[in-house]
Amino acid sequence: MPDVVAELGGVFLGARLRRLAERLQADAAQVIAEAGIDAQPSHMPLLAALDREAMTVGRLAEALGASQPGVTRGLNQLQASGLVETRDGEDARARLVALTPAGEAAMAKVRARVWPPVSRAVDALCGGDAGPLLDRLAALEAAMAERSLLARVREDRPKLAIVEYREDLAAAFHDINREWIEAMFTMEGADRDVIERPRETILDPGGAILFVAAEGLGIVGTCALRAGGDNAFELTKMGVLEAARGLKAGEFLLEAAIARAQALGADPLYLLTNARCEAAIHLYEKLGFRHDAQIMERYGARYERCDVAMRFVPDTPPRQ
Amino acid sequence: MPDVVAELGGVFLGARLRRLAERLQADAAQVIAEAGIDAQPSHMPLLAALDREAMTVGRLAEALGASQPGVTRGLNQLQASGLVETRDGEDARARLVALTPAGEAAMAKVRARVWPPVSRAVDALCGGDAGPLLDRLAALEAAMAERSLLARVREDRPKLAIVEYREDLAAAFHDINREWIEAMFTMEGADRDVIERPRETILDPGGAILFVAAEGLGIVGTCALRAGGDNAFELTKMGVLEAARGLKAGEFLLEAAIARAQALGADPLYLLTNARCEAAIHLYEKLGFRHDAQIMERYGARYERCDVAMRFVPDTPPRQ
DNA sequence: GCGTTATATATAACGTGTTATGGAGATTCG
DNA sequence: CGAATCTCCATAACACGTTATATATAACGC
Repeated sequence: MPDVVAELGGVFLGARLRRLAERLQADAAQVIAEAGIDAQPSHMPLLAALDREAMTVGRLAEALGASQPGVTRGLNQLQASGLVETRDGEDARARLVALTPAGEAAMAKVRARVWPPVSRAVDALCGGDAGPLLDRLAALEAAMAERSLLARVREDRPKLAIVEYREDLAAAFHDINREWIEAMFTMEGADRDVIERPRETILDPGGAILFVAAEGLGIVGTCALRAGGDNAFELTKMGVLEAARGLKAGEFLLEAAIARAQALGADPLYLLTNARCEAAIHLYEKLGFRHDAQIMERYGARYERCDVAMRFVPDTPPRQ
Repeated sequence: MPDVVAELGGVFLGARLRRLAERLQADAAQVIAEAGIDAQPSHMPLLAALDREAMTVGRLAEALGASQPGVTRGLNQLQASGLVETRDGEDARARLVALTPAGEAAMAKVRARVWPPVSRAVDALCGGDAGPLLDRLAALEAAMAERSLLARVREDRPKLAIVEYREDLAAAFHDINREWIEAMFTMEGADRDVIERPRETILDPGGAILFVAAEGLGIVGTCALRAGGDNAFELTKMGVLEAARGLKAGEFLLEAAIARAQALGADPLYLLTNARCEAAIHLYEKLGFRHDAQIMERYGARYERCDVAMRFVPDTPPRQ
């Protein structure tokens, strides 16, 4: 059985580090116990820091890069074991903690009987010298401190690209539209006609079909411009795969579709939809579509589900 | 405030990896939530594995390198969220788990909206490419699988060396002996006389003082050979720092002391001690000392605490 | 000088991993 | 074929980290 966590690489870096840490610390706990020290691996950083100087809880948390409640708990355990003691300081809010003589003796054991062999073993596990690995970890920590993973992900938008209709994308056109139509409504005859025969229903009459592709994901959305007899064009069959929502692919696609419609001399450019499609309507409004009673009157009967009709008004796009 | 965990390097590798993992996964949890997925970061490996094929609990644990109870819990949570379901298999003991349609939809989102940006962010955090770090982690995992940290530490004995008496080691001779004498008994006048004036009491009369040094730790033990008037030599003032017990330094030192005594023509080589020093007496027996009533009779009065007298019998060392 | 705000710590709740152990169904062996 | 054993999973208990929040003391400002 392959190692799924290792296979997926960078995505599971966190899980992998945790797994490794768990294994290392399980062994460390044993080493500590065999050295005759009554403490857990998680206590070692606390003891090591206090071995330098007495500190308050807050300063310990800062020095160890750990949370304050975590430090508090560790110190309580060590106090129960008699390895640390709380001293009175100037500030009655603060708890100044120091090693007891027993704590110092424990640290002497740690320095003599735990750290040297563990350090040698870790070096050996890293192929002779842990330095390079530690350097990489330090660089990773520094990069995270500068800008967190979360911040980087939030600012990361996959690159989007518009793709023209090709015959090999007919299936994508069908599947993407079927997904949203079946999820929100039920397929009408008019729908089936279009998504199964796009060439005959859209392209041959002078319309267009566009796709949006996201980097690494392939085609994630599509929309069609359907020519009327006059210069009227209907924006229709616009959908983005449910899994790819949130990438701004819809906005990118709609902008391209509007530009294409204008290039085709569309007048009016309109669309018919249903009030349940709140997110889509919000997007239409954002890019310049306006609710329009005339459109509803003239074309609204085309779909059973139609209760919203909009017309593109190029002059007043309230782009935020 | 410096980072204590980072400063101590390889010794705290486990703590450091855990800290990093914690930070990474906290961000990952946020990313997952923002993608609209109802799952925890720890669930991702489970979902990813099940996305390949339905599996039993045991096989999942193996594939993920995790414990079986951990997998069971994760699956129960995912089942409660409706992302996985239990199917019936041939073996009624086994629980065959598979993604539900909701689970597959969640995985589609994960593949589209979580993995790509996270992967890019991790690469960026690693300075452009996470590969080298992942390679090092893989090597570390492989080395641990081959021989664990614990096994390496257990087999690792620091190198020991015998050091002859020098005037600058007088303090070490004093401190090491004071530690054990005060810990086990109370200092007698005869003790103080020897440990404070080793040149006059031991060396000038024709005796010897040896030290044992451990790699990286410096002097950790000492012992003296005290010449009588005849060829008799008393092995005395033998001690190893409490913090350095367990390194076999005492055995190493005692072997050297016996060899030195024989080189000096010691006959008899004897020692006086107390039954409370069980560990020491065990060591003396191991290296060839035998309880001896004549020695007790002749020299036993020298120390208040003496109730054990032993004589080295070179022919019958029952070295295990 | 007193009320407000800031700071330091404690507590509670929970996420994620572990080991130890028990119970039910499969398997094996006399 | 039945008893012992093995295998698979569930449960309990605990280690270790977090965030959110409460409480007590300092410090500040009118």
